Amino acid sequence: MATGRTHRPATRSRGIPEATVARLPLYLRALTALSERSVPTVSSEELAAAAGVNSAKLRKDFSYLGSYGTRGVGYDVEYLVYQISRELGLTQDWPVVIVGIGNLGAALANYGGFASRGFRVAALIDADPAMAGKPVAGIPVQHTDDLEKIIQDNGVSIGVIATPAGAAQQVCDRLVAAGVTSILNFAPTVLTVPDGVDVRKVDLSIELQILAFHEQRKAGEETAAGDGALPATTRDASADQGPDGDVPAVMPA
Amino acid sequence: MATGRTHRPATRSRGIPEATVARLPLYLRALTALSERSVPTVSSEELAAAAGVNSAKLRKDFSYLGSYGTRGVGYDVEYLVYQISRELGLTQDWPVVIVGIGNLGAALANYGGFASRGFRVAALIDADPAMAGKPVAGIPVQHTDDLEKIIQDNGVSIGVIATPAGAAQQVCDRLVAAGVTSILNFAPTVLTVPDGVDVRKVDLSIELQILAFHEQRKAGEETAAGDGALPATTRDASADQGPDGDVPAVMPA
DNA sequence: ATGTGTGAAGTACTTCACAGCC
DNA sequence: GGCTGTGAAGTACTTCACACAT
Repeated sequence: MATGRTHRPATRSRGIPEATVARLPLYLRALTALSERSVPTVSSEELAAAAGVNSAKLRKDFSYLGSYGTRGVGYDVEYLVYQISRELGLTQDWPVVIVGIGNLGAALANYGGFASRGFRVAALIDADPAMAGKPVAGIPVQHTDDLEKIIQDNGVSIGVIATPAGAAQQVCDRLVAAGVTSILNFAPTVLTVPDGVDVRKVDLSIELQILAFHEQRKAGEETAAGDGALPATTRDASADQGPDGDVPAVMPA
Repeated sequence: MATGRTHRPATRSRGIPEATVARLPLYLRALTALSERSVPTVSSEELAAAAGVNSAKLRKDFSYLGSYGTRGVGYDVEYLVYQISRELGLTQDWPVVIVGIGNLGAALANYGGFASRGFRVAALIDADPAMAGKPVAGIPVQHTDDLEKIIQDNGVSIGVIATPAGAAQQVCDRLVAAGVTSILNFAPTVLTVPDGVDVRKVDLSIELQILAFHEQRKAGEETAAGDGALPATTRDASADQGPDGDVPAVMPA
């Protein structure tokens, strides 16, 4: 049960729903595309279509940020880009370390979407001494031994774990001890972290299993409906999902 | 607006909440670990801790599957593994194709979690002729030209898109036309698909932006609370998030 | 006329709390 | 006595529908 808690009622009015936060990056991407095409304004209907949500949801989402639109007209693209970026904290620079430079770590290091959104890959870290010094995506890989120093020297608060499952908790503990307070975990393990540390998890095998569930269901329903008649479902893996309440406080041995 | 729809009320009793489905793989992983340690039974409390959720939620989740526990005792590990696997459709074999064999595609091809859960990488496909024939994770890469044939010959219904954003929609269209009905999309784009096709999206940059949002908020609250006092949040990226209702029906040019 | 902003209604998910079975 | 299974209560998110600003 730990400390009493109600998922942060917050100062009120600063209380942007988690589900909305999860969609802001989506809007931002759609807006950036419009901005690059020099589109000056956009309606909730158009932007919603581009982002893959419905317009009522989008308007409600934006209403949590403030009244940034103009009735009868729509939203100013540049202005919205700025407001959302600011709300997400992307107007500042976030140094990130990636731990575990296998195929996945390398893919992440090379991923362009990082740099373009206020994130900077400050360091790549791997446990394999043979990797040390090798450049990946133009950044030399450093050894795990120096993890703490790297975190502190670069003022890193966000860490990405792309190690094998067995190493993840240990890496996580060291990151947290060194001052990291947000972790993006690609290893298929449940990470245990102290209060105040945020963990987001991306698990490839889980995503596939969810697809398999729906796929199986489709096959079982192939009875009725001659032409394509099933409702489409377009979920994305980015969402709230578990305000949780109690962080696992157990050592899973 | 498309067809009327209420997010599939279904036959009733076959109506497992999406949020529950998203957690089943998590339980399955925890159970598999217990099974490997030959633990015969487990209580909702223990299993919930291992999976990182609270026990009431876990019990409610399991109640949608049926009454597979024993009051006063707990759950039989092997039996639960089987029931969840069956519910997720993992007792059958799912051939999967991965399109786009860059760093990420290679990482996915090498990812052990696939094979171990009923998924089989049936083929790797890339648009680069220079890649053709090269083995990645022991599987020779094939050229995009043969995509349709590969899908059909292998009876593939699940496709993974790991191409650059610009190619994703086109690849998606071809996959769907060839018979794929579930897509896991790693490209940072909103995919437009016909009704009946499931899309799940994994977007690294979105995950980081959500972390940045919370990170920023933490920094702003560093005023009160001397010792670690902030509520922990342990979300995972796998979740329901958007029953959506309306699939983007627009061509974003 | 057009399209935002938002109370109010509706839906989905979570947590509580306890009856019931082992 | 212990732990599951579940109605009932609580919370979070979505969608509707329309007043109101331009």
